[in-house]
Amino acid sequence: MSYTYRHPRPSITTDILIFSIRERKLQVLLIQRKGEPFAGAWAIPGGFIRMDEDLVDGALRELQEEAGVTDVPLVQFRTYGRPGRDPRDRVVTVAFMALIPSGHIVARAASDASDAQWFPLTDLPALAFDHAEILADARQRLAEDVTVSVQRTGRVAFDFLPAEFSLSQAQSVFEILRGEELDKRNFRKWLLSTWSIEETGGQTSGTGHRPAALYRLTPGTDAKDLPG
Amino acid sequence: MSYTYRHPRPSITTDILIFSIRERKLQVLLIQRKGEPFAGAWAIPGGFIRMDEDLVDGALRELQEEAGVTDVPLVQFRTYGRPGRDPRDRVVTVAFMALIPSGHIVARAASDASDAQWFPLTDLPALAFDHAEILADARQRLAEDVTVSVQRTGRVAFDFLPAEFSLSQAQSVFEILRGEELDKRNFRKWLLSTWSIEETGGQTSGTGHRPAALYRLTPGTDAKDLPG
DNA sequence: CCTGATTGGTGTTTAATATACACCAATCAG
DNA sequence: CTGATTGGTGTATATTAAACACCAATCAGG
Repeated sequence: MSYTYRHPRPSITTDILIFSIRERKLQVLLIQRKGEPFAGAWAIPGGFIRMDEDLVDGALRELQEEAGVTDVPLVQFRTYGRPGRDPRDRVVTVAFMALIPSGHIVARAASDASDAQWFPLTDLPALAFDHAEILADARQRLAEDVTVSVQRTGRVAFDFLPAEFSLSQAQSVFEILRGEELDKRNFRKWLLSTWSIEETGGQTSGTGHRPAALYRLTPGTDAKDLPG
Repeated sequence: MSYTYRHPRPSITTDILIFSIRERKLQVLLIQRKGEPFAGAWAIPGGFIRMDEDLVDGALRELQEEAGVTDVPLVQFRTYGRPGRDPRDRVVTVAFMALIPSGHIVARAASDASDAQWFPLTDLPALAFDHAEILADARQRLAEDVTVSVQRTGRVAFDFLPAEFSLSQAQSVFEILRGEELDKRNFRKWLLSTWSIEETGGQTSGTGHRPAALYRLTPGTDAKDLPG
């Protein structure tokens, strides 16, 4: 019984989709590739996994190496392994995504990429490999999580907000994700009654107008269980 | 610039979680392993991917080889790649799941497994590898899809029903997935108004009591879009 | 063929949740 | 001091969900 396998193996990479809301638009972080194939093309940041690291750790490492980004909570999203998706060789890629508050990330081109930049989903460049497909899938998954999950808007919306946020900030994020304007009073009533949110005591300042009270999401707002 | 990579590569497998409702319980299909490691232990069906097949095709092939199961709609679920999860070697596995109507599958132990059997989720055997973790994750995902998705019960419930079903059958499935009894009249009202369901004209027969009208889900009942 | 057992099928009333809608308050810039 | 800008609040109406009971159709068995 052979314990060491000699069968051919695909390579494994990770790809990481970082979404954020900037300038009131949903945007994604892309890098410009340095090496072949697709040198010079825009792509989702990512790269080969090492033998001794878990998938998510490889993704975090690549994110650091290519975009100078650290400290983002990654959620695994989907794995792509169609033969031919990489022109060099059989490559299976595990895609992760992260939803982050705006301003929390300063993306700079790091060693493995020649540039790193935010793109609104409405205005994307051509992408390397099957990255356009991956991005489209991620966008749809996000839409499902956001719009379908809790009848109106799911808790993923909070991932786009900083830990402490004003109700107006929250409303803005929910509006962008849902693509429609919401009534201020109804939104506040709904947010406070649905999501167990507490006032922090802090206020916004230096805004040029009346300051807003700050709130935070009390931890522990998750899915229910299935019997059996 | 090297186009052929000599770096070490993990092996890639697929694992397939087949859920069905049998005897009014949510059950999962497991196989008993023939080979090492974990020979004789129960496990989620699955196996190594080939170089020329897509991930889902490899999963379908393994399902056929190990459990004699064909023709199930697989949905990719999650990928597991923690170093050490397979005692032999670095193995990354892509997990799929399928939700199928009861009676639609006759599982028989096929060539690569010594047995294939349904287990209620309440009464699972010890599992090989990290399969208990994978199964727990799948169960939770299913719970989220079912319970959270549409405020009460999502369209995945229909995956457990045959193409034509009576309203009582539907109610039974929804009750099992939600773990609570539902009011017959309210359920029917809700089902018919929410899901665009049409009468087929057919009836159940040979049930020993009044026959029930048959319905089907009109195709096209999906998620909304995200702007931008 | 008559009876009982079993599941199929149907509306209305009440409670809960969601929606529509307008004004005063606090800060900052000039 | 004034105007511009965003923060903050309540009520009335419409929609959606929940509770609740009886007759109908088939089949099995006497």
